[in-house]
Amino acid sequence: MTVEQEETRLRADARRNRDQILAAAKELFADAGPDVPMEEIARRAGVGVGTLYRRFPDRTSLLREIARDTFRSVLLEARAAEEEEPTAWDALVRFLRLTQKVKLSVQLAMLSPLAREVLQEDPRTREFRREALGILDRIVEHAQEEGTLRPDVGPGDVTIMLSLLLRELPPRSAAVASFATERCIQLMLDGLSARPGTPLPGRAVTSADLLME
Amino acid sequence: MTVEQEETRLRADARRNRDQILAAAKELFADAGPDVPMEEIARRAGVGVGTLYRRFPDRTSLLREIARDTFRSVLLEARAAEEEEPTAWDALVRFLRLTQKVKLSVQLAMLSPLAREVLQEDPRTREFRREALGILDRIVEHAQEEGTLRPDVGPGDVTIMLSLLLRELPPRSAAVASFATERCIQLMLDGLSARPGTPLPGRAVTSADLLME
Amino acid sequence: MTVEQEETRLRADARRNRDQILAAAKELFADAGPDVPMEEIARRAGVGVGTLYRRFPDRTSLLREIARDTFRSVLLEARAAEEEEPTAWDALVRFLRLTQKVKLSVQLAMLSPLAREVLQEDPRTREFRREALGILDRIVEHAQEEGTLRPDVGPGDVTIMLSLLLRELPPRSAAVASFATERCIQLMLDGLSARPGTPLPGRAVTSADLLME
Amino acid sequence: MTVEQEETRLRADARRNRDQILAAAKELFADAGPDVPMEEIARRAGVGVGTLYRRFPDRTSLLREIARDTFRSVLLEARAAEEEEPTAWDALVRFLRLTQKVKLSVQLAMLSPLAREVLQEDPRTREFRREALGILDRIVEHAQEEGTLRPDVGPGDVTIMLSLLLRELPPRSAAVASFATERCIQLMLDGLSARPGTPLPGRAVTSADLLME
DNA sequence: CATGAATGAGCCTTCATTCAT
DNA sequence: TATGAATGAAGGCTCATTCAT
Repeated sequence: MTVEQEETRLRADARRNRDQILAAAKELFADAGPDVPMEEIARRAGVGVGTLYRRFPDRTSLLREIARDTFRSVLLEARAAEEEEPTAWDALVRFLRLTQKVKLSVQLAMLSPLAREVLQEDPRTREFRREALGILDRIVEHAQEEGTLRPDVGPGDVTIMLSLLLRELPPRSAAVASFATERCIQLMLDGLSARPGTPLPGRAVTSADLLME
Repeated sequence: MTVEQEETRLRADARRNRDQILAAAKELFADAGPDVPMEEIARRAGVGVGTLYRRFPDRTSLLREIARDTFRSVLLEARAAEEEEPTAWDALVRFLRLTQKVKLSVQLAMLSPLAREVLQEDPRTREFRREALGILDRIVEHAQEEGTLRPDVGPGDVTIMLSLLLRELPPRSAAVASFATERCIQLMLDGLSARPGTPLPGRAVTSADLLME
Repeated sequence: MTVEQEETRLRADARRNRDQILAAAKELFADAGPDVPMEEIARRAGVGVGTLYRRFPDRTSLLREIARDTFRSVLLEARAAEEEEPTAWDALVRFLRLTQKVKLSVQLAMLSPLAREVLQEDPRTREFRREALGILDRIVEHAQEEGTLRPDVGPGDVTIMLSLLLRELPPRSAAVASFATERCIQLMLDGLSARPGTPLPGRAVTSADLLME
Repeated sequence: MTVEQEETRLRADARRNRDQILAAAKELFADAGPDVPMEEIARRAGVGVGTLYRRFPDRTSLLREIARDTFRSVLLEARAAEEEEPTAWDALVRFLRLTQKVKLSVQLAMLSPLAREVLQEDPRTREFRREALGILDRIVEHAQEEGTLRPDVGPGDVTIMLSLLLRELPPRSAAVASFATERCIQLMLDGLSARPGTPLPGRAVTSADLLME
């Protein structure tokens, strides 16, 4: 089963309910934290609690599915970035920008100890992340060959900066937030670009460093 | 009452209880999230729940006190950075590095919606933050006058990068963590430094943009 | 409609469903108590819950049908015992032994308050029981005329001992169980037999004493 | 710690609550089965659910404690019977009568699969039962030496009859129940007494046969 | 008709908070 | 004043029953 074709067989209405539940959960987890009453999620999804529990036997499995969704879409985008962008640097830029799309659900994922555990334990999520890191490895290598990415960083360094962008930024006003994030990304890219800069301490962080977890 | 001399008058043993409770709460909030049972906090602190409640009438007041502690120390450090560092750039670097000291408790503070609200509502916390932002304003201005900080960023931009550093980085081995953060900070500083870089979109983010909240 | 010809008209497959459901319910009630989820019963019977509910509108009607089944077969056996056995004592012995055949389903019947109520309320079950008691009345009377049953017991006394045998004996190895029950029955029969024994307190218990309920 | 002095240290009011809860649970388990809502038990005991749960962390522990209570009192009575009665036969009679005192709570114990499991698993309950069986072993041996108990029964046979008496008898009317049980016991005793009787099938059931479980 | 999805009432359990000791 | 027992509201979860497919 490939990434693209999961969870296909469900009666049409059941499928719809499932999607509504996931959407509701994402919103509410983001708004109200990982402890939102299941009942509230159900209500927002327009279904009864029973239905929610039929589809997701407990809070954990809901978190897990959201994590999968998120990492799945990251992976898909990563693949696209690698294939479609003309230069490795462009792919890297797209990779960093991608964070804004998935910000919401990953933010949640880091929140509660429960969620963190789910993230660590779920094999499919690990697999998605592993593959995405593999793609990043190649992009970083190519960008350094191109001479666009500073040679003293590793894919792990990039991933860390990227993961910082996954969190919600402080500015509350929507007007500010809209360009502040973009500026922040640009500042990071300037820091990463191959220009005379301050030498970095330690050694390049690799993907393996992050997977050791 | 100045920042330095709060909470002074308490009988010695009461004072000790209070400190133990705060320490226990910080640890547990960090380990187990902001929902740890009050009873567990009391147990870790070696007191009965009753005592805990005598000192902190509810969970909110516990969170509030931790938030104050955190921001108070940020402010103290910020003052020191401004006064002690030879250049504004050095002060800025110190400011960014400072994040690592307070990471833990601020991380908590962002976690739960309850905590977030406390952070917004508590006047003293707001005051600490406001004053710290004032200091940052001056540092940024001076660093730009020095020609060390790129001229197209504002204090808000710096604060945003700084706040990103406050979050926990993705979990990894302690060995890697020890230098990865430092590299990350350095990359950000390189992005912020006055060198030919990519023009930033939008306009400089100000302190006011962040205080609007 | 006589005892023998109930529930005859049903399409063959419907009939089969019905029987499978009853069989599944008996097994599960015995294994897991009277609270087994209806869904589990349906699963064991190999049908959907919907089908189960079509046949038995609620849990009560399922219990009721099992109770009827049980008492119907008790009654049939009682008639056979009275007709076929050469002496009233033999009929009595057979009556007592009969308990082992119906033990399982009656045990269930005594278990839950709900089941107990069903047992009391269902007119057909009551009718079966009443008729069985009538037969026992005659057997007891004849056995006393024969001089084989001690004269100071009544049909109610016999029924009580009989009903004790309906319960599951304390759990033990199958090997022991196989003869222990038989020994127990024999000891009871020796207690009931017309031999010099200890006078019994009170008065003989009648069938009417038991039907008062 | 001996049987007599368990569970002594509790604040006076806590102790009272505990006892009330146990009493309420016994009544309700008997009246309404082993599934009575915990809340109802709490209400009957005159405490809040929270208190109930503080004392008995789950339904299982409540069942367990009742089982212990029951078997503890059986053991105490068994000891007394052995010591105080002039003949072994008298001790045996007292043993059988004893069942009526503990009927209620043991009846419950056999009811639900959950309760049955508790009964099997709890080491203290097993210990009480084991010791009681040891006493019965001696009583049976002595009664056979006296020539009062028929020689072909074993302690296991006696235990089985005894355990039958632990269940609720069918007669609903209190008036009948009051002497019916006594008659039933007497009939059993007559079956057990050393008089010419029918030979029993199989072999004598021992205590070991029952403990094998 | 059979199926199994949806519903929601109800019970279990936890924990913030209060209060007697 | 410190303690920890008691309370009860609130959320998790299950399952009987209904109903759309």
